[in-house]
Amino acid sequence: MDTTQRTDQQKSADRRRRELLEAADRVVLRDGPQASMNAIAAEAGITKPILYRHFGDKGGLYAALAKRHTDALLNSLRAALDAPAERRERVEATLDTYLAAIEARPQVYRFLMHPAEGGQVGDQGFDVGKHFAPLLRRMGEELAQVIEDRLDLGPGGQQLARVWGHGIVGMMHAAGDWWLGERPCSRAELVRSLADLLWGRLAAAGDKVGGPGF
Amino acid sequence: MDTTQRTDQQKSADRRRRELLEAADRVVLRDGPQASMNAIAAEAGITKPILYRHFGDKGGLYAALAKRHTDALLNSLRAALDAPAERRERVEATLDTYLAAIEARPQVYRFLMHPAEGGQVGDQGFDVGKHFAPLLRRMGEELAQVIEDRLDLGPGGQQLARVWGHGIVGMMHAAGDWWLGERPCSRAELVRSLADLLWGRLAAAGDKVGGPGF
DNA sequence: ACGTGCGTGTTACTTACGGTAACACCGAGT
DNA sequence: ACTCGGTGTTACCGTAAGTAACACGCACGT
Repeated sequence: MDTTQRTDQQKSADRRRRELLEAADRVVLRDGPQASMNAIAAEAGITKPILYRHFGDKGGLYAALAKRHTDALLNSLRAALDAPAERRERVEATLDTYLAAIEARPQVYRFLMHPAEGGQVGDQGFDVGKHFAPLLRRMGEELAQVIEDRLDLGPGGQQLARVWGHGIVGMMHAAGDWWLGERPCSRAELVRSLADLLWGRLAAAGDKVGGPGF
Repeated sequence: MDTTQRTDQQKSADRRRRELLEAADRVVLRDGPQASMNAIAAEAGITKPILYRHFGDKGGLYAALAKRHTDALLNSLRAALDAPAERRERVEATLDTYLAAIEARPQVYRFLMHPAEGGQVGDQGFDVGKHFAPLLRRMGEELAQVIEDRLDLGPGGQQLARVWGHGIVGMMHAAGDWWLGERPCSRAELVRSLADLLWGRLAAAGDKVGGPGF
């Protein structure tokens, strides 16, 4: 019958797709975002056209791959954000979760942050702003939602929450990237410094002697 | 004579180099980071090998090009940061300067943020963290220096300043990128919201009724 | 049993780009 | 007149994305 037939095929295709994604994952884990379609196909034991049949183009494969990791990381972050503890404690736990993730698998992290690389055709048309990694955008939106749901920010709070969501995620991202490259301090210290920043220590700090403050 | 000869040649080469950079600038302004070496050479009225003689490889050209814009933007930011005004006013002026710049020339902005794209060979070796746009790193370092110089942060202040420098720049960057894509509010509102975030409104906000705060 | 689709796989190709080698012109110094 | 260094070219290589065309196998209706 048509329905069962379609279901069987669907299941088979889905399993195949997952296998291909896992192969792609291994290659990306080894080669970073430079992983070529040929290499991924070889790792999966097949050839290029099959990849293209499943994912359309490189962007499609990368999007599917990114979605897996992004979903996983976002789940961890949500858990940290939802834990029963004081606000500052939860903020620190969330920061630490993110930093631990990028520390544990830097190649995956690189891939997630710069998935758009290497495309010489087709990418021409998309407007500014879209070039941002989907991970950052999604994290920003989710955090914005949490902020809006839980904090009383008065009138205009919704918009404020969105700005803050993206801003805080960007802060975390940039600081994490820099930290990962230079390792100037421990993870815990970084978390604490960033939380201090969010907690208004910038505004509260006194001027240094000899000039006007920053 | 040898010296004058060398000087003449040097001047000629420098002028040529500047012409080439201006041509490259026009192409990047039109095509964004996807600008190809062929296109740039054509715009300059010459062919590829000349570009390679002047800049080594694509990375060299992009670095030279990025340096121009980065220097220009950093000068504007320094001016805003050094203006004689209250701390918050200067922070807002700096944020606004940055946002006005990326708003005015989005293609250049895109190019500056993702200069490493398109390289399929050679980029393999560089470690995590290096893939960050030089502009962000330089802004982060400069801001860190300003913070360290002007704010009294007590013991460990130097490290704190560096974390904050990169963190604040990342916040500005991410929020700006998101804002540029969605335009959810005016520039002034965005500036105000970000400054509020830096001024500790996150910590000061009350919980919403019905649940624990964020 | 036999063709007929259809999904799965392949080889071989095109196109585009970064980068380079080899050759051509041209003006200055001996 | 002859070389020499700088400027320019054409023509090529290697690699990677993406595609067209062909080949195998397996369930299906007749």
